[in-house]
Amino acid sequence: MKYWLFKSEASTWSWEQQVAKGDAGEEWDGVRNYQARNFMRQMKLGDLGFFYLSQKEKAVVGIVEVCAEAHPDSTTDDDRWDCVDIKAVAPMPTHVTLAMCKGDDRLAEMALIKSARLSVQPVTADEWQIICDMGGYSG
DNA sequence: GCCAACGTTGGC
DNA sequence: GCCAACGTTGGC
Repeated sequence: MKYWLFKSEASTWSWEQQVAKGDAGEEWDGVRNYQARNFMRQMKLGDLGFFYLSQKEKAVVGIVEVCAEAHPDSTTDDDRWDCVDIKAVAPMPTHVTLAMCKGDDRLAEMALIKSARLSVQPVTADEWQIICDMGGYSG
């Protein structure tokens, strides 16, 4: 099982909208970046991810799970672009902000910090645990 | 609102 | 295949 981070802007796709989709989940569509797409192609059913909001919140606000593996992005006819479906699992009890991550030396190598613009990122098991601890999420 | 970082495009 | 120009993202 692997861990990931999905980045969104609240004005485009909020955590509330994600939760409203329930267990059926929703396509993580609109990604037009090869690196991000390649990560989505590696995802397996049951993989977990952080739901991160850029811009205003700049924080991990929830936990999501991959509920459909990579398939064509329905928002384009361009067959280069695939996406997965994700569903909300639980809110992060305490939002883990970017500042909190930057303040922890153990997270210095995180893609979130080193590759700020990448919209879908891998998260190591160690990073996952550290952030869950900071957010008060125990699975 | 600014600007640095970075991915993409297009001319050669 | 290189690289300059350009557009977009996202933190501040």
